[in-house]
Amino acid sequence: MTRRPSSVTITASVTIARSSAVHRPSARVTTPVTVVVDPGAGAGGAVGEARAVAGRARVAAASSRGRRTTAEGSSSRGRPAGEARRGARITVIGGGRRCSPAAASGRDPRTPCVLQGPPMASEDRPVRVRIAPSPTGDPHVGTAYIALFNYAFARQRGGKFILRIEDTDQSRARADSEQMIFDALRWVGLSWDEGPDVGGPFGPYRQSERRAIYAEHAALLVERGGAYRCFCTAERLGQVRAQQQAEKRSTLGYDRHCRGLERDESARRAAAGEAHVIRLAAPLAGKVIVHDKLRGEVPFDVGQIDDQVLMKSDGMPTYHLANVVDDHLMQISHVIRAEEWISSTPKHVLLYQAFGWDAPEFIHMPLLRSADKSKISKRKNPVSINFYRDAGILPAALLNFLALMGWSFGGDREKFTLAEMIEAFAWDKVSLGGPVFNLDKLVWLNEKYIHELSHAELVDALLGWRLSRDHLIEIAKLVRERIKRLDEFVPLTEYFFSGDLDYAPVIAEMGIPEVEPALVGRGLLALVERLDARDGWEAKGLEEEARAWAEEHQWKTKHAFMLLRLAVTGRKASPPLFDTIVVLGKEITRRRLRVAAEAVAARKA
RNA sequence: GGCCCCAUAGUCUAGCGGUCUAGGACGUCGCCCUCUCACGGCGAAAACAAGGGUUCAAGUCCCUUUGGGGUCACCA
Repeated sequence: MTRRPSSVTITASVTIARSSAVHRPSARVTTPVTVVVDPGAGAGGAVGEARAVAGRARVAAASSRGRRTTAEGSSSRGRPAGEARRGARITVIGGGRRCSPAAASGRDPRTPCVLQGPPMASEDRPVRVRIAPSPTGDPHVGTAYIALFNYAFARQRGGKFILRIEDTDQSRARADSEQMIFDALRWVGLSWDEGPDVGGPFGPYRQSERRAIYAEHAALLVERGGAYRCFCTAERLGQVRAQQQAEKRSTLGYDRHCRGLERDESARRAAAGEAHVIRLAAPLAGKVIVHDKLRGEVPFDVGQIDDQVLMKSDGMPTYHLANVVDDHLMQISHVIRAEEWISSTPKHVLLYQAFGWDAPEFIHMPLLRSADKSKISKRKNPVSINFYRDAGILPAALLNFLALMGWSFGGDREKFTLAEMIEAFAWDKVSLGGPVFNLDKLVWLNEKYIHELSHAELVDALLGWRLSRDHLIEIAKLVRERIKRLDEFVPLTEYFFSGDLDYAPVIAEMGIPEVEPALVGRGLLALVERLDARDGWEAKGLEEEARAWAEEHQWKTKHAFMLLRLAVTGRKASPPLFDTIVVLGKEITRRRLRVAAEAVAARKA
C-alpha cells in the first residue's frame, strides 16, 4: 500500500450549500475551494477522506465567501444539511461582480452582473406575515391553506398576522367577495391582527385605497431609472407576442420598445395625457438569486425576465409593484405564499433592489392539487370554503386537513388542534411535493371530529348549519303550501339537507329529447360556468341566466328546466326551481350540477 | 417550447448514509364484534420513477434521463 502523504491538498470545485435551505442543500453555485486535509484521523483513503471533507467544506465555503478553507480531517460524519440549516449564508454568488442598485435597475444595462439574493430576515426581527387574497370570487381553500401556515407561524413566533386585500384588478373584482373571504376565514378559525375591517397601524389594508402610494413609488422608480414609461398599445403588444410565438422564440415577453425613449420625450408624452404604463427596467444580463426558505437558492437568468408592467394605464399597480411596496411599508418579515409565485419572485427581488430595500424572507408552499395533480381548480374540485361548510365539514376538521397538506405534525400524529399545530410548527416538516386535496381523507377526519362531539354539541353544530332557524324559514316559504301535515315536511325537503344526490332512480329521465347525453352533460357544465361568472344569487337573475343558457343550446325551457330540477333536487317535482336553487345555495347547486353532468354524460344514449 | 420547482403505495405522508426484510393514515379487500347499519378491533394487498456515479454501505448525497407541476398578461 502506498504510503499516505502527511497531508493532501486538493483543489476542487466545491458547491456551495444553499444557505439555510431547510431541504436538500444541493449544489447551486460552484466555487473553487482548496481543502487541506490532515489524513491522520481518517479511516478511509486519503483521497476519499478529502472528498468527504470537501463535502463538509461546502458550508464553510459558503460562510467564508469561497476563500481558502481549511477543514480538519476526521471520521465524524459531516452533516452539511444540518449545518446549512443552522444558518450558513451566501453573500457572494458565483464569480460575478455585485450589482449596484443603479446597475440593477438598468442605468448600466450592458454590464453583466450578479444580483445578490434577498438578505434573510434576521431571526430576531419581529414576525409580521400576511395573506393577500384577491376578492375576485368565492373564498378559496387555497387562501385558507396559505393563511393557516402564515397564521401558525405568526402565532408561534408571537408575531402579527395581517390580512390585505389585493383588489387592484378592477375588472375582476366582485362586490360580495371581500366579505365572503372575511367570513370564511373567520369560520375556519383564523383571525387577523390587522386588516381592512379591523384596522391597524399600517393601513389602509385595501390596495385600491393605496393608489397614491403606488403612484409615488412608481414615479420614484422612473426618476431613478429603475422603471420607464411605455406607450405601446395593446395591439402592438399582441403583434409582438404573436410574432415571437411564430418565430418560436424561447423567451417571450415585451420587446422593450419604449425603453430607449428619451426622458424628456417620455415625460412630455405623459404630460400630454398619452396613455401609458410603467414598466420595470430589468437588467439585461446576469442572474438573480431568489432565496427560498424551503428550497434554498433558486437561480434565475435575468434574460428570462421581461420588463414587467408595474403600473397599469388605469393608474392601478400590478400585483408585483403593489405587493413589494406594501410588504415593505407594512414591514412584512416573511412572505409565505403559494409556489405558483416562485417564478415571479425574481421580479420582486429586482424591485426590492431598485428601491434599495431589504427583501423579506420568501417561503413558497407547495400548491394544492386536484386528483390529476394540476393546480386545484374549481372545474375539477370544489374550491370554495363555503362548499365545505355547506357540505357539513367542521371548520376544525378542514383546518386540520389543510395542515396535513404538505406538513406533518411529527410522529404519526394526524389529528391535532390549531393550538397544537402552532406549538409543533416547523418549516423543516414541510414537504414539497404538491399534495392532492383528497376529499375522502377530509371526510374521514371530519368523522373523527364529529364523533368527539357531545350529543349536545352535535345538535348545536347542526343548528348552526343547514338546520338553522333561518334556513328552515326559507324552506318553509317554499313548502308550506305543499304540505298538509307536519310529518310531510321532512320527506318533502330532504334534498335541502343532503350532500350529493343519488340520480339512479331518475337518470333515465335526465336528458333533453334528441340530444346526446354527452352533450347534455357538457351543457350542464356550461351552466355552471355561467353561474360562476355571476355576481349575486337571486331567483330572477338565475332564471334569466338559465333561460339564456337554454336558448343558447336551443333546448326548450320545459326540457332544460326539468333537467335542472332533477339535477338539483333529484326529483321531478319541487317548489319553483329558481327559488329552490336560491335556498340550496351556490355551492350545493354547482356541485350537484357537476355531479349530475357526470351522471348524465355516463348515461347510455 | 424557454425558465423554475418537485419526485416513497391510488392518495396524504415518515424517513435527514448503516436501526428499512421502508413506518403511519385515507381508500380498497378480508375477518371479528353485532338484531341491522355504522363505529370499533384484527389482518391483507399496495411504494423508494429509471440509469449512472460517490461510499465499506444510498430511499437517504451527486449527475443524467423520465415523469409531474408551475410560470411566461395593463390577473392575482
